[in-house]
Amino acid sequence: MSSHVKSVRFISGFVFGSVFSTGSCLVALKLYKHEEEKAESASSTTHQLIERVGLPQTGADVRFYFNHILSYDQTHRTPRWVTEHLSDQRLLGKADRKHCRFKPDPNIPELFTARNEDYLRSGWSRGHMAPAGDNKISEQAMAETFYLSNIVPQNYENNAGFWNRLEMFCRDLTQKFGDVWVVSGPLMLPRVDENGRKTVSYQLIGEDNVAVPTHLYKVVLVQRDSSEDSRALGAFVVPNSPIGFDRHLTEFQVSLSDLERMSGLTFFPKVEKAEELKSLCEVDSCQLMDFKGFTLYISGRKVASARTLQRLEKVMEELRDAGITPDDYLNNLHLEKKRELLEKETQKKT
DNA sequence: CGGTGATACTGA
DNA sequence: TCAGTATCACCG
Repeated sequence: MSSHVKSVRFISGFVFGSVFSTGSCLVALKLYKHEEEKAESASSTTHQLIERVGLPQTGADVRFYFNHILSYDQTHRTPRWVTEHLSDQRLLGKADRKHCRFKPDPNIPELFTARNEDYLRSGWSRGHMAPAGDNKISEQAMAETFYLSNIVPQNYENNAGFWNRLEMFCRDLTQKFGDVWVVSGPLMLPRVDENGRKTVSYQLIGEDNVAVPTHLYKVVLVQRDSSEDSRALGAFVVPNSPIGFDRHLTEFQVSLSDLERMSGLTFFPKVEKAEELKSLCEVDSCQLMDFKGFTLYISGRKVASARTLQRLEKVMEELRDAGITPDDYLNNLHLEKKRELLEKETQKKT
């Protein structure tokens, strides 16, 4: 840095010398010194500004948690980006979201943090960027994903549906690729009116004016083995609204540079020529769970967490009503749970 | 898996 | 007594 400054000074000195070469060298020297003094006094006042009052802060500092890293947006009261590294081993564990609660991030100044009241009855759900389901390895890691610094206002159906399946897809990628790196965050995209004018418009919720994103993005970088040639990348932009099972993930794929333009962010800066990497959806089907598979999976979770026989049978009945025949896995789960609950009831009576 | 909300409990 | 927290039932 100092060498750069020196070279700039040398050039300016050289220019001065040339211009005034017909005159006296002393004049040129004096002018040069004058410029230098000016520069020096300017840098001294700016230095003083920094020292005595300081520069404005954005609060965009990188924040580190057990299993995710984020940069917070103090204007929107949401993260601007959240990044995480997934691997098959790190996805294992017993941490349970039932023991977690959404809460303001204690590390963020109160003036800029979102609170649960902002989301309550707002019409928007609290959507994780780093998903809780990626953090079963540690109670602490999972608890930290419930900090509102990791949350954006998200459409209920989108959160429980398409975005949920996208997160499952990312977890599944660890079975096929050793390493999966993900960056997620909100977007405020402009709408274009009939005159071609672009306007950004988004809702604010609660007393803290938490910004509701128009879209969410997810960038997924995978690497199959130790060779960097085995890398592939996918960038996706998803509207913050319900998305049905008829839509394919590739419909929401964008180029990395397009997403970088939209978000103002540079993703994976240490990956050279990230833009030229193979597309994730060329080395993978990029197929999210279909309706049947998803419903079976959800039913499995409900069966596993059923506390009464009545509840258990209702889950199975609803599945039948949806026209889905339980597979062997679910049938076994059902029978096992039934036995467990029956035993619990007979024990209670005695 | 992703969520909400009602109610019971608990401690100053 | 009241606010914060834990537990439970329920929905997609």
